[in-house]
Amino acid sequence: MCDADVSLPLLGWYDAHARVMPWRVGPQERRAGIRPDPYRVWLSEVMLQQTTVAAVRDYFRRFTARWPTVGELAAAEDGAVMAEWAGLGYYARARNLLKCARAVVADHGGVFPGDSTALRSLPGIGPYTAAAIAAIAFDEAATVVDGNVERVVARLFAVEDPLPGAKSKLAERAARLTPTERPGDFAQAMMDLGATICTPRNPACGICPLMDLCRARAAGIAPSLPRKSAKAVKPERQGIAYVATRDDGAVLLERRPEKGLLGGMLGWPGTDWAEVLPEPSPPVPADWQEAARTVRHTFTHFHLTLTVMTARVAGGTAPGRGSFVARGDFRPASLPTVMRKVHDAASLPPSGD
DNA sequence: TACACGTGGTT
DNA sequence: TAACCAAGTGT
Repeated sequence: MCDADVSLPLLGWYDAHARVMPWRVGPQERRAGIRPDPYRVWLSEVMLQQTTVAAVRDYFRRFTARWPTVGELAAAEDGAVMAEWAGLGYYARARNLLKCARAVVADHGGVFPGDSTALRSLPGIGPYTAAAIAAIAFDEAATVVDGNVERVVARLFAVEDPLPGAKSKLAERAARLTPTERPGDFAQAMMDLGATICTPRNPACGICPLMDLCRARAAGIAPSLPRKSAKAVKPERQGIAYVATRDDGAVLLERRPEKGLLGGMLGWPGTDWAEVLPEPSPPVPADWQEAARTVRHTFTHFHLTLTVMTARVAGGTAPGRGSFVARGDFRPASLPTVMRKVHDAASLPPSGD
């Protein structure tokens, strides 16, 4: 199997079925000479890391409306960017987004570097994102390998070695298929194919443009590929979150440390999250009441149960941790999801007793 | 190499 | 419903 065998039918399919996305220049426009804006390609690709298209759409629109250029994003305040990213997850992406924008302005004259090697050296841009920007925005014949491409290639070549060990083998196979013509459309076509036809479960092999080339389909094993090594069971952790509301409606929040879970995001003061429930440590002396509901949340690598404590505190109270945010300056949507759940649990009427 | 790092939709 | 899954990167 060589590149023309795959790219011709794949690009033909893409010309007819390319998904429409706010950041994408479709195949017709692309033929007419319209070039995608590297800033928008970069922003969308970072947002799409481990994240679905449906989840990204509105975030992309809000970011580009508020910061239309990389220069404007670079000049934004950290807290504004983190608040706008809230709910999208993997918050290191937002921290690196700002670092990258500022590096583009400081080191590259406000213009994204035009090749994958230089892109790769920027914060938050790894092998996938560098190849994607280079191929889509700059027509570089870079090989774009994401989870979709791994799945499509594993099936095309009937690679039965399990992931993640098979990653390098799959990347080599993908490189063989990458054409020098329309590499950006090829990359997007592979990802669209993986998202809509060559899906993880119940792939639609009967309408696949590559059905005649697919060795896994020939062998009847397409749905079982790619194989994956068994994953570890998620441990349980517990903690306490404290929601203090001042008489004037201000709420007590604190900025989390830059590194680690939810780094750089606002959250409610609380205990650590551990397998054994930590000792209470309220951020301010008050008559703390346990909320009627606990909060359940699952992160990538553990399950969490939070006990929510609430209290009213008098004006003028000086907190031991965090700072009060005025009611008018506070939006639950600017919190990471687990913290928004705490807010929702604390806002319920107290348990009847 | 292996693990940390979010979230919401699907099965 | 618990598990799986999504356009990965940094350490």
